[in-house]
Amino acid sequence: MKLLEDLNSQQREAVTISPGPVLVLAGPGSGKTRVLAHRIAYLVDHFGVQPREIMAMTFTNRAAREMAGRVEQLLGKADALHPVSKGGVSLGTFHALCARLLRRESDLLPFSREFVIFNESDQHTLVRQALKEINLDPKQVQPGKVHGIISRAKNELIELEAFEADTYFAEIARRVYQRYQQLLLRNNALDFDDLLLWAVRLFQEHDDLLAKYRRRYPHILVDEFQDTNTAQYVLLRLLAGEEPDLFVVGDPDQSIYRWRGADYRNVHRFKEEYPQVKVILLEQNYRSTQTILDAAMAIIDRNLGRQQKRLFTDRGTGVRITFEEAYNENDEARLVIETIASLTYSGQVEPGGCAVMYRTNTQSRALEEAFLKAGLPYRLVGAQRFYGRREIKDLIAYLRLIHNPADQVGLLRVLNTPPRGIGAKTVQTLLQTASQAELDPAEVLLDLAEGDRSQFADGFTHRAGAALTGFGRALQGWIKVGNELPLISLIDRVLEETGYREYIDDGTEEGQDRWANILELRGVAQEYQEMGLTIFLEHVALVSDQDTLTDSQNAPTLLTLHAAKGLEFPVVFIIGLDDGVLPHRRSFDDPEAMAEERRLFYVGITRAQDRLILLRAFRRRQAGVSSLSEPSRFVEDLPPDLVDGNLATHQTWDQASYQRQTRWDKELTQPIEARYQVGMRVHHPTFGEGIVTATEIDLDDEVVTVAFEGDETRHLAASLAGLTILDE
DNA sequence: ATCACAATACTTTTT
DNA sequence: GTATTGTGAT
Repeated sequence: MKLLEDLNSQQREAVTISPGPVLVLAGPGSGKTRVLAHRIAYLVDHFGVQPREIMAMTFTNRAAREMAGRVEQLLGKADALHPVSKGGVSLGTFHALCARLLRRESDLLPFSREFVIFNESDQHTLVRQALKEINLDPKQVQPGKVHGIISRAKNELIELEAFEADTYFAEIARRVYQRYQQLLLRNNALDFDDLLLWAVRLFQEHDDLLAKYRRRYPHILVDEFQDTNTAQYVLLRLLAGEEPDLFVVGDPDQSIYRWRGADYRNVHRFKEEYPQVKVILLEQNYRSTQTILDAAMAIIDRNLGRQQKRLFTDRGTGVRITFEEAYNENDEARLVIETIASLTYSGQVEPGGCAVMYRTNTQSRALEEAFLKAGLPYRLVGAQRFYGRREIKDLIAYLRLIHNPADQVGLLRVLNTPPRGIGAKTVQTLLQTASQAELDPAEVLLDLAEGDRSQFADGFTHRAGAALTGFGRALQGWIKVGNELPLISLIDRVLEETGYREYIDDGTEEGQDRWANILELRGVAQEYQEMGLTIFLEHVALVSDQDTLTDSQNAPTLLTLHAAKGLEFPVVFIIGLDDGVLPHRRSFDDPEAMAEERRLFYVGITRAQDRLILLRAFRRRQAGVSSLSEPSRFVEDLPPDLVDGNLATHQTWDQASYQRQTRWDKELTQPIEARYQVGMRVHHPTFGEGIVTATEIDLDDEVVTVAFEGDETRHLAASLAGLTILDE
């Protein structure tokens, strides 16, 4: 059968096993995603299962997309992220699937179908508000910490009544928990944990509904099972019932989300609760050289209480791993770029085959700067920072408010953004008026928009009333057209009527960047035209790992070690191998956390197919202060015979191209002459044609600013960018 | 009362 | 590099 070609015997066994509880323990690079996709196809093809009877859960949208693509290829149809429609396979993240479920069944729940999903900063705002309401200073009690405790409780399905407060801080958390949940409901909002929690509750409290879904989805598959938390596990158990076809795939050594409530002991629990489970091991690695696998095993073997695995490959020994120490994080970034350049010039790898991994997001800064300075493109995974930008949050807050006027957090964000004469005092009065009338603040605004007929007009000073009424009218208008107007038109109308561009784009470079971000979000919205506001907002809330934002095709990828799970690259850099960074200092005093840091390093190592380059910096700037650091304690666990202490690639570099292509190793030289002029047409190998809009001599190089076709403006170092002058 | 700017403190990992 | 808070000018 065609489906089974190219599978080894272990993989084939997993794919063809008869339905029932199955646990696939898969090592890194063993083709588990493939096995999952083939299993889905085999269920349909061989066991006669309808695709619509299959539900497959992943942890990231990326994994869902990838699996959808594979299944589609094998089967000709897969309806990713659309759990209950069109007859395809229901495929998506736990959170996305739950969000859809809750919207469908909202009649049974204490919030409406239009609920919004609060992101981290909204959650913090709410905790802050709750703290204030119980007369605690958000400055003395960190909102993030309190929310962490609440979040953990929710992931453990510990509801308020069962929340035990055995310390002072826990008692604070308990009180905040109570207020926080009330506030969420009042905002008609859910946080990430709620999506799972309410789904579990829904099934626990409505047997008929559970029975319906069990009938509807007799076949369930789960990827990255080691990263399920209690809520997810219970949800799976509920859906699966006592004699399920439940096919789970995981690797306890790659469990890296303990801090988020993930519990790899769910693997053991699964075995105990389903004694008839069939366990299949996938041991052969198809990804990495033996050198890389040996290094990975040396690292992970130090963790206690795990089942030892032998990772093997027939890919051969491969080249040695390199480890080098840079002076500081800028020097580290420089080394990354130089190494990528040299490997690329010598034809060993495409730029797009390289990935740079780090422990914390802040480490991407130095890298980005270096890439920008060198005029080289890169792909940054983790749109988090994009969606964290002020202007993006503003626009999303507007849309959320239109979709769900109960969203107070969104309202308070945009009420006076751009400034429209609604200050702190007026906001205060508005909130008071609303709470006295037992209405949402937005309802008061909408009432004010009615003009003379408004019952609230007298409550405000003339000026404040006018400002609020003005905003109320605008909001009223948007809500009215919100469902009819295409998404883009709605966005344009909001931007237009608020004068947002004038507010944000003050002509400075920063202002232009911010406006460009707005346009980028507008571009994302364009893809959601038909699906509408609800789906768009859900996407924005649940998709933070999407990498479509920087679309340079053949460029190195920058990502955290966490984001790297499930990916592979010919060349992998792991930077910041300093004690305190990896392992992170916050994990030092907790052995379980240290074990997880080690697994994180293991995950990073096993992403590499051919070449692994480890870097660290002697001096590192953190939180604004520069301090010295020691090499990571993990480094000494690497077998010395697999590692070159000095980056061996240095010696194979072609000196001529190296010097032409890099500038950092040279001393300051005398100023050079400008070769470019404003107005010139130029061509860039990656960005295409453009016009020079500015040029400046910086040290020994010329920095050219070019506006490329397609509205992209770049600062490029002339000596590196490879620009050709087309005409002057 | 509102707004612009400065000063301040914090920054692990993510759905 | 951001969110919150404080200050003085309007």
